Amino acid sequence: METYKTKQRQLILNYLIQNKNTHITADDVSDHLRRQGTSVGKATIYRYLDRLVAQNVVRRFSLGNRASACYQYIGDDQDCQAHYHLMCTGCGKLIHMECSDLDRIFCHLDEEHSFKADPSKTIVYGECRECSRKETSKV
Amino acid sequence: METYKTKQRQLILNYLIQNKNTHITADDVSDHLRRQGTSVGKATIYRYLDRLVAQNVVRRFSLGNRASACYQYIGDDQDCQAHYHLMCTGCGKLIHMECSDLDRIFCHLDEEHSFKADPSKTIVYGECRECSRKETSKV
DNA sequence: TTGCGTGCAAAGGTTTTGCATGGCA
DNA sequence: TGCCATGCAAAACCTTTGCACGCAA
Repeated sequence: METYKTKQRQLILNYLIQNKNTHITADDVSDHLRRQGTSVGKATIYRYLDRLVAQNVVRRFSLGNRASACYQYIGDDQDCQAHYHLMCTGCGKLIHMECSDLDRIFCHLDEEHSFKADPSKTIVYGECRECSRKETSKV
Repeated sequence: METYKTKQRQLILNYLIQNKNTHITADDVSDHLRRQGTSVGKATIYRYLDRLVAQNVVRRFSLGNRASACYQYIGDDQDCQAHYHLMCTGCGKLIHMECSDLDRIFCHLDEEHSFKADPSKTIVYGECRECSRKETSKV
């Protein structure tokens, strides 16, 4: 099975790389390309995203809620494996965080509890600063 | 808003309790009840599961893959609020764990990152000892 | 009797698939 | 030229919703 280089794939990959700091959905890609005047069929987007996930170039994850799947470019950069996600149950904001203390905890789980935690699949739920402030003043 | 006790809800809850060691999908519930000759409408199953999740009796989560949402009974067991949950993506086992190091991490998130993490809503995904052993020997 | 719960069918949204056509190598 | 990739539309899925009827309290 070979792989061809096409205009559509270039466009999709570019957008993923531009947004390597966030998650985007298949729809985001579709919308962006349409607005840019370079529409690509949804089926193509899904098919290519699948392929990129299989190649470990892109990460796929579904957030806890009912929304659609998100994708994020990680490239071959192994460091990118190491960031964590906090989701605010108040406002729904997703916070991306790098934190060596969390790194340490995940190692701890492995060493002391024999559990290989996978940060890319884990989301810590809670309340962000703004929401817990609101909450407090309300009560 | 009151809550009625109905035959359907009994059946659903029973099945959840029987399977408290794994996660099951809405479809699993539906299939089981149909095979048992006590079919319950899918809409009812979804509606009741939602309610149980809101009541913190059942936990809902979507695994990284494309499958449908999973549910697992956790009961009114208040202890469950105070400990952490690890879910094995290999075998689906839910591991309940107490760990002061994790306590510390959650405090750290609060103090250093102003994020009030909620252990009762958070599930750490990864691979348990048995599954990662299998994984290693396979490769 | 009151109003919540149920079932059915339809709607909603995301993702996949079949098939003819287009385009890279 | 030989395949792989694309686009469209339809299908497949999972989940939610509207509505009339049933049933617990």
